[in-house]
Amino acid sequence: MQDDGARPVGAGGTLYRRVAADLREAITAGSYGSGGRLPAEGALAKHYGVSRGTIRQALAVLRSDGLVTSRRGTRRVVLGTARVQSFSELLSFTSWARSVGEEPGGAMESLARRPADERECEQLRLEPGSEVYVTLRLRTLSGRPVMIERTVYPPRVGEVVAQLPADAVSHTELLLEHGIVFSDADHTIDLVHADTDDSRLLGCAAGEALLRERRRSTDPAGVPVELSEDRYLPGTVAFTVHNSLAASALSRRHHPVPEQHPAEQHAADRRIPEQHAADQQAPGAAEG
Amino acid sequence: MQDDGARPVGAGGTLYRRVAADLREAITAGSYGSGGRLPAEGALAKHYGVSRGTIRQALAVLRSDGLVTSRRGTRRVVLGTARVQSFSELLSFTSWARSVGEEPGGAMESLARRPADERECEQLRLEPGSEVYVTLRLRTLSGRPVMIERTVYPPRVGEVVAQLPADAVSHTELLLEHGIVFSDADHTIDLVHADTDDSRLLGCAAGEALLRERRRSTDPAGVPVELSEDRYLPGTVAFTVHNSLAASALSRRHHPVPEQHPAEQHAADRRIPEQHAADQQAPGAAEG
DNA sequence: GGGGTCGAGTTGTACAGCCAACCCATGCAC
DNA sequence: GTGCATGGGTTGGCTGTACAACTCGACCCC
Repeated sequence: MQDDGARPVGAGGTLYRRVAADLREAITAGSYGSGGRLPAEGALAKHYGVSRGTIRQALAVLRSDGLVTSRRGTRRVVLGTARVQSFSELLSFTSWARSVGEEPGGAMESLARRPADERECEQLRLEPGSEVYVTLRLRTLSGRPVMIERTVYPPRVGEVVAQLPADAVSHTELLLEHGIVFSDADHTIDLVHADTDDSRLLGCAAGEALLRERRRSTDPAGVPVELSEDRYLPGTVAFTVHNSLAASALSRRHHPVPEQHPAEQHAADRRIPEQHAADQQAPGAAEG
Repeated sequence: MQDDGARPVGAGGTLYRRVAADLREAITAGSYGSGGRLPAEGALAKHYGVSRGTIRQALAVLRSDGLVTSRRGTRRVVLGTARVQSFSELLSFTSWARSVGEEPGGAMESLARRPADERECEQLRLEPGSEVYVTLRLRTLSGRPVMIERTVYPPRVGEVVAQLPADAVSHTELLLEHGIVFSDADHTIDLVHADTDDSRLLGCAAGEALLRERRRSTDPAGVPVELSEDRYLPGTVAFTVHNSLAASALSRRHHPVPEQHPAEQHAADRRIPEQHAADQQAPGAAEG
């Protein structure tokens, strides 16, 4: 319809994505205010010259990002004007570091090949007895140690990782160039106490509390590509998430979670001072 | 078509929701295996006797829950058979505790009314100088102290909270009975050290690390209903989230919370030419 | 002023169809 | 065997239509 410069420019692939990007820009710029109402679907459809279905697809993206509400009978309302980070900024330390204006670094401390244990076979969907590649890396922000990353790769991926230079900053990006794509990930966030490796590399006291993120990532075909455990120094990161009645992805888990009844081991582990130390050099990931 | 008992029964509201529930049940029961392929959309449509569009809506739900992949050219693949918890199990301590088979408890330690500070006014979208209700509660799991909850309510909600008995277990459920619905929430997870209140109530050492979740919740109309900060003893909970290239909600934040630039209103002319020009006030971003 | 009714406006649900893009197994050429 | 082309199967994207369910302000009655 009207070609007055409000066209879904951007050349970003599909129609609904361009519309979504355009609306997101307007929202984060504050054009509708916080708590303000968006135009009706019909009005947007006419404005962009597309069908209402396409507009609805675009708005579904914004809703799932937590930018707008959505309910029957009334126009959509702007929930917040916060910038929403992309999938890669969550998955890749490098990509995230750059997005906050810091210079990411990574130093490979060790790389080994060994037989996978039972849990790793299940999580990475490998035959029992398969080998895996295990890495330990120190990640830095503008030279400052910030995080310890322990990753387990299946052979297909590990063989590529083993070829990378020891000071490679972004494994994710380099793997992408080898055709290994990260598409989905499950994350589990909790608190853990520093073991001797942690304290040595991060320069903190042994037993000091760290923020832990365990992750299991898959490629677009649903094939697992990594199992990772990241431990952050306190005060360096916070994880944020939006959820809603419409579509929720986050959940809270009881900690003594896998197997056994929750009734068993209460008082025993309530106040773990600095155990957890040597119990796993293998990253545990979400869900068992 | 065939009425052979594979009909989307369940009486759970809309068609696509019933289909989604039916498929979810089949997946978590392992009917397709982990890594197995789902039937084609067309086959499912014929099976359930609905249109392909409805099937796609149902599958979109499962995809956003992280149960299945989705890409052009090939059938959907089962990602995992993990149970996905509901929105309320994340939002409400009580609802979560019950879902893991423990008995939740809550004891109001203090309730006060005081003027809101600047940040609270912005976050709760209140006029400067408005009053807020502030609560401090100790939450328990089967009698064991687990979490400290500090919540700030706007007057509309606080007036109701102030009427609740001091030993009420679930504020969320009681508020629901008063017509106050929680629909969307932003969560930020990081690590914090126990202050004197924390150590006294939780029975831990002062300065011990706790897992912190800060939350801002809104009702279906996008109006803020609470601002909360929960501090968990280590080893009691873990937060899990799924994200994907398709739709991501989680992100990672640099901690020295970049005190954001006051959003400039330049782009106000990006607005779609529409009515309602006078209804926006606070351009303040929704950040916590 | 208080309270209820009504209706225009808006989003949700469901249907149908068409084509493009893509994956992958098959089979053929070399 | 290896590599490449082909083609069927499958999902993604977009359009159009129709109706249901819901919100909310305007309006009327008392």
